Amino acid sequence: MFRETTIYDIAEALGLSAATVSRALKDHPAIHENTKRLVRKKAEEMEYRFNAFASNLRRKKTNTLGVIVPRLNSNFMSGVLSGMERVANEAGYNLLITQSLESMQKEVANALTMFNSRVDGLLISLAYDTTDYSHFNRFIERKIPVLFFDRVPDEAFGVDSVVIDNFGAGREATRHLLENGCRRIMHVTGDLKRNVYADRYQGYLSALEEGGVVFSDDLLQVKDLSEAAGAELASFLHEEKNKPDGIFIANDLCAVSFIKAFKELGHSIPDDMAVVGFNDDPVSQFIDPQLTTVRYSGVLVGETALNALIRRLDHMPSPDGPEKIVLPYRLVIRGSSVPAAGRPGEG
Amino acid sequence: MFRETTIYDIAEALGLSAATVSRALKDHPAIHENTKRLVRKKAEEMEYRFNAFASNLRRKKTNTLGVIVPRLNSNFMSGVLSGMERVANEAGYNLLITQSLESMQKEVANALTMFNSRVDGLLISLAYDTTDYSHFNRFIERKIPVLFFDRVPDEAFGVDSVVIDNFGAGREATRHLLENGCRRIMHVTGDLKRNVYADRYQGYLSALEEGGVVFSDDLLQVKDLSEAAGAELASFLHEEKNKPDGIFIANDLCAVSFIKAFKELGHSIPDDMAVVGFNDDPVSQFIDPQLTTVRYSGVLVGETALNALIRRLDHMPSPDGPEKIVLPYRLVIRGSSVPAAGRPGEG
DNA sequence: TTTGTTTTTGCAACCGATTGCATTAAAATA
DNA sequence: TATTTTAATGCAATCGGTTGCAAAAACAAA
Repeated sequence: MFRETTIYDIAEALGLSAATVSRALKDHPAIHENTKRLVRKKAEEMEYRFNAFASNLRRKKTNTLGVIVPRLNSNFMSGVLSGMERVANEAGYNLLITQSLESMQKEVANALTMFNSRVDGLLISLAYDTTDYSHFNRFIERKIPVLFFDRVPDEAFGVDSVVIDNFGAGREATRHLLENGCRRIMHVTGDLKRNVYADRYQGYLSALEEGGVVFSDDLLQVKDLSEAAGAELASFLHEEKNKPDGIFIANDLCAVSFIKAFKELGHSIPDDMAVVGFNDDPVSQFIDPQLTTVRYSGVLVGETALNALIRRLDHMPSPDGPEKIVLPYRLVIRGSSVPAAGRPGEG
Repeated sequence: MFRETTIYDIAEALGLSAATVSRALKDHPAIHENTKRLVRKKAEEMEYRFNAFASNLRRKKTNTLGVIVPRLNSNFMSGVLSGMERVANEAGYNLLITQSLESMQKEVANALTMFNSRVDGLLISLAYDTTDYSHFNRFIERKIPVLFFDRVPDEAFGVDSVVIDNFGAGREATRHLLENGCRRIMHVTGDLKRNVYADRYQGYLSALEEGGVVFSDDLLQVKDLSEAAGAELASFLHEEKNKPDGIFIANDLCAVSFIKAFKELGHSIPDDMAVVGFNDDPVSQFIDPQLTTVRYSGVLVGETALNALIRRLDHMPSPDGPEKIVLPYRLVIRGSSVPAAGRPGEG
């Protein structure tokens, strides 16, 4: 029967002890260079394969990081994971990835799995309906670093986080509509319990205020931001007498779906209504007119989050309180908000 | 200092042996029901947490499956992973996910990582330029099940695989163009070394032949199927005298990019040229006209692949040769291939 | 009560790398 | 040459479940 080579086999073959072999393979300073060379050569020769379990068991470290995301299948999230995977791979960490499918219940279960898998650290973007964060307490109690990204808990929860400047982005998107002559600007967004939506909304309000435009409740529409929601919105606004002249939708898919449906109902974009989305999904470039939207890099979010977590692993607990990293965004102006004439070229 | 509860602690607390506790927790039939109940209760009480490493070390199993994909950030692939994750999670497996970034070199490195992580099984979709499969040999030698999905090696390599019926899909797409009056049909595809492209191409040829249309080399365009490639194709065909009247592009992104650019050059779709894509990415519904394309479910591919791998884990080596599972596709007919008048509603 | 069965439980040896401490070998100093 | 210092290596316990086999306990049959 086939048997894997162990450090004992190498030790025996070289007339050394397992301890020396172990140290040699880990480049321990107390081992002579010649010995290291010998050990490495023999290890190769004998097709030695490191046994992570034995090591994990002994060291009580797993070299594995857990990731919980709401869904794997979104453009943004696949970018995030791509970025995380690259950094993790380079740093010698493995990634254990699960999805909560936007359900807090599943998120709790996933957190437990991660806990039992003894991940060295945890990265989370919260599910749509997560209101309580106690399922992360056991990590915090055990001093396992936890970092939230994109969809993060209230500031009060006091954890490390990586987000984009949703407030700034919401404000700039709204300012842009104001600058292009819109006076009655609707905002369509998701559950305001989630920071990403709350912050964009606050940015929107801030821009309205600085533009001297009065906000009224009927300008805020809280939806699920699905494709269907965009279509519904179109028929709703089609019936509406007092239509907005601009609309800021917190998600591209919903925005393009709205544009498509609203056009089909005989309206013109951007002349009848200017539209700004959020995400810069590929689809935003193929709708006609192309969608003005907020671009932010999923890959960058992923890379940044993972790097931040690795730094924290080395400095636990945090010497100076939770770290909050805010990443930049960029408003990409396209035809859905500006008539062809007055539009700058896309950069 | 904090110390985790072990089965020894539970054993001591109950005046039992660790062996009994271990068996009780795993619901071993030789253990009395009452004892099991007691053990479970005490385990809960003492906040016992199973140590997978100790278990893995002893059992030489990891309960982890490796996944290597070309890129994480594509619509199809995120669906695949989503499906895999769900099934794996339910079956008690963890997923170790890496991306080759379309490079064989990285794919080899990833395979080695998986090997050293001692995954119980491996799922791969090949990188664009993988020509040699020897990096999977060490798995096969060690009887670690390997399953390919979507982008698979030549049949000759003799491994389990999960694919969609690319041949059938290519044939049906081409038939559809023929039925709608196209006589000169171009095919734009990727590297023909990859089965997905080779099979679609064969399907295309088969449909041409059965339709009595002669194929000529200039009708085949091998590209990288990027967004840029679509735009280039548009300007190329714009200049071309003897234009095709239909075009079957093996990827949606490239197809919509082509449509957009070709329209901007003053041509009309589908009247001047009918277009069929492949994938049914979200973008295909938002281009105007909407894109006729081949829909196949990434989620289903992922679920099927993972289920097949789990079955193989239980029956290794395969009792009756490699298994090849072919999943269905569906041609979704939209405006890019059929003028509005003669088009059925979308189902 | 004795013997034979069947259930339950325990013993103890794994699995393989790590690491504090002791020891030996080598080099430097007296 | 003897002694101290420094560099290399080894010893042996440890991490925590698992499992073949033996032993004990419980039960049934004679």
